Amino acid sequence: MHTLAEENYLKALFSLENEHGEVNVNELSKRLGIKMPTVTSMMKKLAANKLVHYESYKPLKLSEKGRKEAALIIRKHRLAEMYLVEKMGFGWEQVHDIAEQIEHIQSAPFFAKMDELLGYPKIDPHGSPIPDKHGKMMWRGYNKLSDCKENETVTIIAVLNTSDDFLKFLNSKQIRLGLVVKVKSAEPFDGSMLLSYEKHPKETLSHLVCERLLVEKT
Amino acid sequence: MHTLAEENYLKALFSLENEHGEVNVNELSKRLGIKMPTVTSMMKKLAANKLVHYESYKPLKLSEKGRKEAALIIRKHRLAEMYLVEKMGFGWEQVHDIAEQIEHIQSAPFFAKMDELLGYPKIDPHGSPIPDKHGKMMWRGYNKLSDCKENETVTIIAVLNTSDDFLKFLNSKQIRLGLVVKVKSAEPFDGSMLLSYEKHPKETLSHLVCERLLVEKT
DNA sequence: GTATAATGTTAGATGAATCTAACAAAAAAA
DNA sequence: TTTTTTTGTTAGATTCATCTAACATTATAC
Repeated sequence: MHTLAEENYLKALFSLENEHGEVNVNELSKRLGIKMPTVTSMMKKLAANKLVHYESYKPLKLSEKGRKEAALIIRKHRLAEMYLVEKMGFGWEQVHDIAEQIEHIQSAPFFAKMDELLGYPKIDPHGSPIPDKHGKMMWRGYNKLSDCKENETVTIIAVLNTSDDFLKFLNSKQIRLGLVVKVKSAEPFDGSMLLSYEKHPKETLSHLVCERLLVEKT
Repeated sequence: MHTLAEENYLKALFSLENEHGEVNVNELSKRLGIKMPTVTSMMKKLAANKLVHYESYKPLKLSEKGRKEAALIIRKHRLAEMYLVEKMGFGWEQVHDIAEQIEHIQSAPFFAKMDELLGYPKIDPHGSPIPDKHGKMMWRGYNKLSDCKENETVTIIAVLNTSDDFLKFLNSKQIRLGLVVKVKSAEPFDGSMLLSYEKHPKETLSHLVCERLLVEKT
């Protein structure tokens, strides 16, 4: 169907659009680690296949078709991550790179079976929603921990970075999905927060970390 | 490490060498569905990487290094097939194409985990041996059913073709690994055989089929 | 509102894996 | 042993995804 390269561009475009609406060539180039001229020519190719709307010097935009294709690849990625964690016993910090490869497998029965064995999960091990078979994806109402006020008590429902380093750091602090934390104070100067949870009555997390933790009011 | 294309050449060379010793460019070309000139140039590339011994107009031969690499890819393929059948509930006729894709995944932990969850299997769902981590592969002492004599009773221990069509045909005759069959007669003219097993007192199989069933004396 | 910086495009090259057409060698047949 | 067939190689083209260098446009800063 699509080449590996095309799939990677679609996925990156989808993520960037979700993160901050408009996407430009430079951003996409940086995200993929591919030089801008290469990105431009791939955009023309994807536009010829009606997967993106492309006009010179204008922001990039996935077409409906492109968005659906992208969501279906992300569906495969997230199902794979969930399978690796739930059925094979991997930690949430180990699964990204493996899923990155599994997501390109072309076999509807393979992913249908994974979905079935997992009991049709709605979220992956990092709390991100798994798009459905039609490419529809729903985010829960969420906030960043960094936007919470003092004395709020919230539940961590997702993490916005699936890199091995970040997740290992969370592991070392016993931070996981479902954890209930109380904001004891938020430092206006550097955005760091003092939190209290379980056996950690006084744990300070940097702004960079708090920004990547999505929470729900408890 | 290696490209997808290189891996496919190595695997095909390995299989052809196991099937009938010497391999030539024409055979490899047909096996892969790739034209001869392309095969020649890839042989030069693999030779430059010390994976095959190549000399113009001479038979092709894997080097020790090449044979090991190939065996490790086949190991991944067969572990994947076993996993798909044993842990995911696929039929033996459904797994070839999926495993063909999984075998190219680069992740030692992924295959180590599969191996562990399967209890370190020695054969795949079609009875073929799974090479060990060092690329060593052992075939059991076997014979083709087509070489058996009248009145012999044998156990089917492997099938030499993993195509969906062939395996569906075997399913329709209730033929599977471990089945004990008695040769009632062998037709010298066309090599077909009359067999008796379980609820099939008189089942005739063509030479083409009998040749692809490996058996062990019971 | 011009100068500078950032972003984006065009043109042309490269390497991988493929092809076809033409030629060469080896094997088989006559 | 000469001819024919099969097999293998060389040369050169094509497509894909990438690059660098040069140029163009848009946005930012002074």
